[in-house]
Amino acid sequence: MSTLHPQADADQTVERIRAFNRFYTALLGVLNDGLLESEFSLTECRVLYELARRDGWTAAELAKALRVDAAYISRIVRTFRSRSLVAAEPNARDGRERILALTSEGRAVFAPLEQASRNEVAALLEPLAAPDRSRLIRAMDAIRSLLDHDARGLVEHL
Amino acid sequence: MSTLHPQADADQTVERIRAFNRFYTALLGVLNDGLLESEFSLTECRVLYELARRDGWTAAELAKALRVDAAYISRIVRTFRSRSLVAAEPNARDGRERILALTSEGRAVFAPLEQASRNEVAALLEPLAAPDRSRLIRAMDAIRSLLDHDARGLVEHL
DNA sequence: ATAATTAATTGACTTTGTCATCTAATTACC
DNA sequence: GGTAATTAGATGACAAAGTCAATTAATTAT
Repeated sequence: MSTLHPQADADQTVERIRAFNRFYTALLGVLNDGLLESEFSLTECRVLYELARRDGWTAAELAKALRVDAAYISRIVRTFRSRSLVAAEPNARDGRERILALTSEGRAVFAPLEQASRNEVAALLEPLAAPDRSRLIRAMDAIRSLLDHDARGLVEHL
Repeated sequence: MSTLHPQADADQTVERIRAFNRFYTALLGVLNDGLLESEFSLTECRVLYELARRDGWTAAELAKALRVDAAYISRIVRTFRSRSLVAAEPNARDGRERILALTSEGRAVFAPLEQASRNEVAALLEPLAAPDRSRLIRAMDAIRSLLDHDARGLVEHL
């Protein structure tokens, strides 16, 4: 019977997704709280995180992937370089670009933040038995596969 | 066989959840982009949103529910009041509190933002046929029911 | 009554993010 | 080749967003 009112169905679907988005925004806020107690801002943590995941980023790529202003990325990279957390090598193929990489010092500084982030997620998971954990992962995979057409291009690096 | 290595399983689960969190952070960023082009900041939009959903909020409740500094909420409410978007009535039962409510002008100003937010979600959904939409909603419900024990207290107003 | 707590506000401040502009390098086009 | 447009990155100047400590007034606890 609900298919007799497709527009109403669509509206309900939209509202339920928005409710989930509010829920998940709040959850991400909780999970990020730990990071905010570190010496780095959330955006700085995200930059470190991406650099830890793979080398070879340029500032422009980071700006695009993280949806952060290029000027701001430039400043973040500068402070990281001044602290020797990040190294920047000019790209031989394109002299405008500088290839960024975490130094071993950068990795050392980032490691405990990474561990803290893992621990927060582990705590979230702690009350769930194995079958529920599987259900959770399956649900997340489902959402990702259903939505990543839209998101592709924005998050192709993930 | 994987159960022979429960710790490795748990680590994998944590990493997959973190990957989903990055994915969803990026998606929420895209969805919030429209709002950022409005005359309000994201936090202001969130305040308007909560006030539109129900009357009777106090500033302290908003601060707690949205995890925003009370001083900052106070300033936001002040600017909204100066624009007659929000009314604040002293609570008869507790003279320290002020009960907040959107004015009809506030509702009028907020309505197009709300519509823009709905449209963004609708666009996300657009490529999905009805069965996929159902799958998406079910997956979101699953996540919420699996995780909201942890989140309860933070998002009980949702 | 007095002390402790709580809601809200404000001044002062820091952090975070944005915008316009600049230089240098690259690419596109004739 | 030579010129024009484009792109990466950097920087000054600035605006927006958020934080902290202190204050006032009302309430609750003892």
